[in-house]
Amino acid sequence: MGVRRGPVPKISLDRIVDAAVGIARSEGLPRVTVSSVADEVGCAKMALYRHISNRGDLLAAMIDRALGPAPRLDGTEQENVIVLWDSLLEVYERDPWLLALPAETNALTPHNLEWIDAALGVLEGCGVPRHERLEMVLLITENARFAARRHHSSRGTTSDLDALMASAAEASPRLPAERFPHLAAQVESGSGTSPRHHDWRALARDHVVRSLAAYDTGRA
Amino acid sequence: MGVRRGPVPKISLDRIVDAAVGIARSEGLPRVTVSSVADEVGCAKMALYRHISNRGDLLAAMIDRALGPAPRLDGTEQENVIVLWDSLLEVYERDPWLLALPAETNALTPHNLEWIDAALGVLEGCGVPRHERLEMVLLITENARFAARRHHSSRGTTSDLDALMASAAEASPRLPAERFPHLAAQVESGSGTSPRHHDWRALARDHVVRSLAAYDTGRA
DNA sequence: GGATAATTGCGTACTGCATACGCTATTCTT
DNA sequence: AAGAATAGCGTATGCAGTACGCAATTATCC
Repeated sequence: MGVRRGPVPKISLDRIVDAAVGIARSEGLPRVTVSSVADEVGCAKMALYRHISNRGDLLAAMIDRALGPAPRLDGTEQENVIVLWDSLLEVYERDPWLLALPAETNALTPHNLEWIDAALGVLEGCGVPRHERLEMVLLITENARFAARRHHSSRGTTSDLDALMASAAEASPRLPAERFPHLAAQVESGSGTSPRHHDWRALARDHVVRSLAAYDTGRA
Repeated sequence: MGVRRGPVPKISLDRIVDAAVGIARSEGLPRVTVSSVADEVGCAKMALYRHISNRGDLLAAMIDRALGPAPRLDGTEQENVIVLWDSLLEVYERDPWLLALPAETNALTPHNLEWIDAALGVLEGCGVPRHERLEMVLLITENARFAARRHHSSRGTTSDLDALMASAAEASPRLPAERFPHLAAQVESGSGTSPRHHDWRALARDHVVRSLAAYDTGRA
């Protein structure tokens, strides 16, 4: 019953997802179209629909591929939080096109469930009450995603806000001090800038670490 | 020099944005197309392009409209954080279509700058060092956005993860306990569920409050 | 006051994208 | 050998965004 009738498949879902992720990595998510993926795979575009039901399906499969298996978490509770967060950041830095997704939905794909499960295990040892754990996992996920987005946009030309804060020449005409006093002060003090000298990622990570520490001290 | 040549404009950018936001509110963001907006305004679609340069422009204007002016923040430092966060949540609950946006970019629109400026003022009184303030503002923004997304998706049929956690009948076949031990335990204890009994929004808000409290105690 | 320049609304047309439908060839089942 | 199921794919449809240019309208300039 495991035997399949019909011609032997020339293309597989794996190859399709490979090609799609490859395009996303090299040319960005908008260039991942059914046609371009078919070209990359080397078949007609309608051939893809034997393996995916629609474009959304392909995106979900791509997300799962980009996520990969959850990391091993066999250290201290506090260490595990760090490792988890760092691993998540690595995912987003390896596949920045993930950041272009609306992220409105949690894909519920196998690897994603694996990550969530691992994260739940970590929080179990952090003093987070049961009914808050799942929500905290999503908060941590979102935080890492945010850090990745900030880091990514501050490198490219996409960084509108950082560009504004970076140079007073840019900012002065657009940020009248009487209307935006704090922003203007921020620019003047040069505190909004120096994206090279400071790593925003550590800042975001410390944010969740602080929040979790409150749980731990409350318990101990 | 303020006098304009040519026929008096029958449609204005304001009316276009009004129509677009109206459609987004009643039918969702995907239904906001150049054609549908033109229909709502009552003109041909190409007429819109005299007032917007492209669809992205329209979206940016819509975001600014949905944001509205920043709230008054004239309470205690801790109160102000709460008010700011709640106001932001209100924005997202009034215009949930904002959550469907990729959010990859900070629009740098007038109202957005206003909100950022107000938030910077709040953090100034919270003991957050200068160079971390802007980043913290973005973290808070993202947190409120997350809370709104969770709250919104847990109400609609979109809630895939919540639906999975809600009923053991749904979860058992998809969550083998040997592969996802913590998730399975979560379902069994019924802690993942009860979205009616618990308000995730307060949880997310407390998350940032805890993080900020660490700054304040460090100072005092 | 007539020519001119600027500006608006809009009709036409083109491109790219996702995908429904059905045909053909291939392979297993009976 | 006949039939059923399956893979690849060619054709065609509908929708979305938008470049381009024309005609009408209004202010400006000689």
